[in-house]
Amino acid sequence: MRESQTAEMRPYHHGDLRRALVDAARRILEAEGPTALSLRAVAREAGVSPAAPYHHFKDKAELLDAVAQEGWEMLDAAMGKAMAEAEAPDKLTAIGISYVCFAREHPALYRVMYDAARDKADLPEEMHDNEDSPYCKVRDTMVALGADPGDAIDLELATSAAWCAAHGLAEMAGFKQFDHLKEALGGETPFLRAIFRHMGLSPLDRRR
Amino acid sequence: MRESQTAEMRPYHHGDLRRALVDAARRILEAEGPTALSLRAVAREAGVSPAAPYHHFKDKAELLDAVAQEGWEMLDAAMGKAMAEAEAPDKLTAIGISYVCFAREHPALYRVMYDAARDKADLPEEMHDNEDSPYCKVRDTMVALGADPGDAIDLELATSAAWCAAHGLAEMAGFKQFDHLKEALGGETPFLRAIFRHMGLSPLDRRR
DNA sequence: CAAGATATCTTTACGTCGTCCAGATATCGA
DNA sequence: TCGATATCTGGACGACGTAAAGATATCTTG
Repeated sequence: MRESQTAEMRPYHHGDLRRALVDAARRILEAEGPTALSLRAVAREAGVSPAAPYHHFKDKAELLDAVAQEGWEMLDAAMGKAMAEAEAPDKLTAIGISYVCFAREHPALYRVMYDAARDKADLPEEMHDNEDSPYCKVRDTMVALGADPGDAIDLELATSAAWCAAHGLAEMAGFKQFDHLKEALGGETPFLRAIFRHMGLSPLDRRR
Repeated sequence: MRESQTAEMRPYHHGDLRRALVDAARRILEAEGPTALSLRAVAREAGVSPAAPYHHFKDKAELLDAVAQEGWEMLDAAMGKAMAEAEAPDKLTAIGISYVCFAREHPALYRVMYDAARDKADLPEEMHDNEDSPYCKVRDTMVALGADPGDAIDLELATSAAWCAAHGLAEMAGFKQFDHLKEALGGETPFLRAIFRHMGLSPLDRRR
């Protein structure tokens, strides 16, 4: 429970500047958006000189990577909570909604996460490749709900399709063009649920 | 048929600098990516001073808006071509594939397009609101393929879902994580087709 | 056609940014 | 204890977005 850092009373070397920098970056991101997130602003917010971050991160991109990683962990937690709480018939939709809601509640952070991933054309393995990653958990949920685990390719396609659908929805749900649909359906969550119903989220819902 | 601009022989006022700036921006975008796209670099490429663009655009964002708008027009054309050529059973999938292929062939431009749109939370109306916009044409195609035009909300949901699906796929198809699926399915286009099959692109494919 | 009004472009300048380097200072290992 | 090492500061460099003032070409109007 470290208390806030007003650059007052810096005892020795600051303790854990790396931690403080990531926190500062997150604070700036939520308060002022991605355009205000400069390395110098982060250093300023943490109460150190503009060059100090370079002893903890190779460059700005590496700092953003650290911020993004915390974002992925938060997203993992949000999806895990939804997986634990949701019940069978709408389980996959509930997971998808938890995904989109996270992105909508932390738009700047979500943007940093995907910008970093896209630059490397690589999703973090704790999200996609690890055995307990959200990707694998969604895939296993699909099997638990009746998807055929024999056709491995098809199962991966279904999981990937669900992920792409959630991402696309997360990025587009904020556009004005959907306002009247949200209103007609009685709020953002019903809107998301209705859209997901058109996206074949569950293989159980699929034709053929 | 204006020949290339090597800053040589500038007759009077340059003729049409606005046009030249947008072209220069597009050239930089395709050759060096979005990070290299600075206002100064655009001016340099067009052979004018760093301040010259300010007589044609309020600021950098407005230049990017102009670039983005040309991108939307190109996307419109690509989708229109697919709509004209594709035949009934896979028509919607073919349109979706044309969308994703455009994004994959012009990744930097596609990024500029959506960055600009997201900043305003507004899709360009020539894409979504106009009567002959791709959105409306996709919607009408759905009706032509058998969707119920009576349930207006549901029809809009289906169209929006298709759009979100295409966008999500466009943004994610480049990730390494999908390489083995593309390989297993014999290329990028079969991969896209297979994924779309899981995304309920057409209301005709839908359950219930 | 002359001459002022206007549009276009250049020059210069300011503040901010990412990053590097040389020094200062604090911690740690022998 | 003292040298090695890690951490932080200060100052500097070039690139950026943008504004202001001056130059130059076109347009308008008499």
